[in-house]
Amino acid sequence: MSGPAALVDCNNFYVSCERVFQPELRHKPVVVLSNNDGCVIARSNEAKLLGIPMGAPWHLHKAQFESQGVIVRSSNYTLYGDMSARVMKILSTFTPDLEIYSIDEAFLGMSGFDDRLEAHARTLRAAVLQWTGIPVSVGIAPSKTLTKVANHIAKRDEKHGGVVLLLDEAAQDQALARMELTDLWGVAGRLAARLNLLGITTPLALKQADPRFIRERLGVVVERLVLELRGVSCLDLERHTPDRKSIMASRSFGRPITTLTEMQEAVAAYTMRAAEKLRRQALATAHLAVFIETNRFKAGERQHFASKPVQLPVATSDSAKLIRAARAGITALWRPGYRYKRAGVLLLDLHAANRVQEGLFDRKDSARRITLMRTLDKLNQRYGRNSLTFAAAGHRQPWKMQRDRLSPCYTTAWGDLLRV
DNA sequence: TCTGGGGTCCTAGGACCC
DNA sequence: TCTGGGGTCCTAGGACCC
Repeated sequence: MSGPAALVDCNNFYVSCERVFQPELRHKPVVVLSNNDGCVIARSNEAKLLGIPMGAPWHLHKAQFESQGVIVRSSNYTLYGDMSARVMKILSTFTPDLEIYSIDEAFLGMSGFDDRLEAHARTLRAAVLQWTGIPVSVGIAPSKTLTKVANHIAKRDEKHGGVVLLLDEAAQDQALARMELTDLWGVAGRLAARLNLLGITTPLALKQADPRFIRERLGVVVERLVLELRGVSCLDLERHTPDRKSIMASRSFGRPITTLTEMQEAVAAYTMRAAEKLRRQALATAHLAVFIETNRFKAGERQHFASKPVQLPVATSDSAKLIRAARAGITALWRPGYRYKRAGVLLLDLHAANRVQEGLFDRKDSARRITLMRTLDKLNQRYGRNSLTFAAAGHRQPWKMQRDRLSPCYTTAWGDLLRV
């Protein structure tokens, strides 16, 4: 990446979208809830100040938060998608050098603006606010990772008016000294713990670490992070959105599902949605996987987490064909007597639809890996990492070892393994 | 007792992001 | 009774080939 970049990030995006159409929500603690009003997925600044954590299960905090005057909204993804498109369109009028990173964030190439960087950023911010009603923060720096740092500062400290530039090293170091490791883009709990073991406890210390040493111990990703913190740009702007590699549609049910008919209806609906996404991106799939899960939070109930890959003879985006395949998968997975809480469909082995029509596609096989990863994750959450590691001890691939006895799904056998 | 030296591809797993 | 829904990348090690 040549020249500085900007990260434009919408403030509390979902809450801000709701406020655009309900101005009475301004200056009040507001949260937006996930599907089925399950847990908190967005908070206004006022709600954050009340100590409402991200992801908080609503039913556990309902009484407390309502007594504090917290206003609740169910999520409306159609609205958020539409508002996002409007914001991005405005950004694209400021520069052709645009990477849409997520529903509420974009990186902008800023080379050529030189000493007008800050003025340009403020104009952009005002334009988005005026034309959409969405407040944004802008961070400008020599590398993407540092634009994240700058944005972090812009969001937290109002005195900057939503725009922060970190162009010289003194300013960068000062910012890094005031942050936690896990505030950095690319550092979560596991990595932070490993860094701590190496004696690296702050972002500034990480920046000052020897990149070769970091690469040896933690791999190329963290080495790049060190360089990015030093202002050496390693991550390019992705101007063209690459094709998706997988598409998922899944939902938790409002109440447990106990009949195969209901489950088939639900999965048919998810498959329709996934197929729509597929066609919108001009793709076709040659491999899908369905999965079903019981409620992992119910410790007393019998659990069943399972997935089933289904190969399609030809890559397709035809809803009817995909639904038939998904239905076959679900029927194979279904076990009577369980209370299912969630199901979904994953489309893999994606190809450009026009190449499929010409018969020019090569099959890939990645479904098993991804679906097993998902179930492994669930088991980790349910049983705790240590118990699973214990079960796996002595054999790297416990499910392979047990494969002959696993029927019809691997994961239940893992559960059995864990109970041994 | 000793047990090649390369290369590629794939799978499984770990970690992270919004 | 009630606990979200999506995604990506990197790497070690095994399978297989010559």
